[in-house]
Amino acid sequence: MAKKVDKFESDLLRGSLDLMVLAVLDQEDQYGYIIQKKIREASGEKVSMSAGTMYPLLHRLEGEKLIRSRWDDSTGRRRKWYAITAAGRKRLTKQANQWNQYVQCMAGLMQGYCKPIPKLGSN
Amino acid sequence: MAKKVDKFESDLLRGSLDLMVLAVLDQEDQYGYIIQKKIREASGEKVSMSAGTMYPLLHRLEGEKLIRSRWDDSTGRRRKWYAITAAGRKRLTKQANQWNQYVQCMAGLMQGYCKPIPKLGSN
DNA sequence: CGCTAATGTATCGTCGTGCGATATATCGAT
DNA sequence: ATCGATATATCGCACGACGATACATTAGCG
Repeated sequence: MAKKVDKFESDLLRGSLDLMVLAVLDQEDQYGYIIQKKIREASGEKVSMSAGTMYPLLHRLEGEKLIRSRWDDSTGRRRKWYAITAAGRKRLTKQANQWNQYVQCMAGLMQGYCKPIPKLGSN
Repeated sequence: MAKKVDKFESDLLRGSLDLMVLAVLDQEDQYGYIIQKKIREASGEKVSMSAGTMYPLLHRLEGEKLIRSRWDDSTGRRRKWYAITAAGRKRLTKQANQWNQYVQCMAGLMQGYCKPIPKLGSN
């Protein structure tokens, strides 16, 4: 039987899924299905957004002008490519910063329950 | 004019407020108003749960048998003291572990956007 | 050829929870 | 007396993650 990996609780994801998507799109333009896949794989299957999460999220980000889309019908498969905007990059930086602050804040509050975190590449 | 500290977005808090409350109660028994205050102060005013968040949260945790309560009417002020249960400690450990994993996972996904985190006291 | 699985996007209703508003009561300070 | 701090409680709203469902195309397989 295949090893089943526990997913993170959905409440944990709230407020950081946007961040992940923006980060993926900051690297290169992509379409929804691949973004979803990339995040799932990069997280070791622990963050696997359903389509019902992914697409509304993309629509929301587009509504906020943080990303913009373009249909590609040149292949048989209908694909909607997304690209991050200047506003999106700005937001990404801001949110990432906010996230870092929150992590540090939690670490302080949790004292003995937060184990030391391995060093990560700098900004 | 007083320096106004930006609070963390409420979506960021989802899934970790429970954790904070359990951590506070793991240190010593407390009542709601103080728990709220402790978290607010320890976070540098950046996590200030409203009463409308705090009390339902405590009731929920009690419903899950993670904490238990006792009224104290000996003073003029009606106070409901909470204590963490064995199940609560178990949950605390589990959730804290989950949180740490999530932070590391995010760090991996975010690559260049997560700055190195200062070393924290070990478990 | 027919079947199934993977690819690809979309929307709907449900559920949980953080929040502001509101209510109520006591106490100390002015 | 009046006001702010202390102390708990509940209500309705907003918002997003989720499973279910729908639909279309393509590839692989027997």
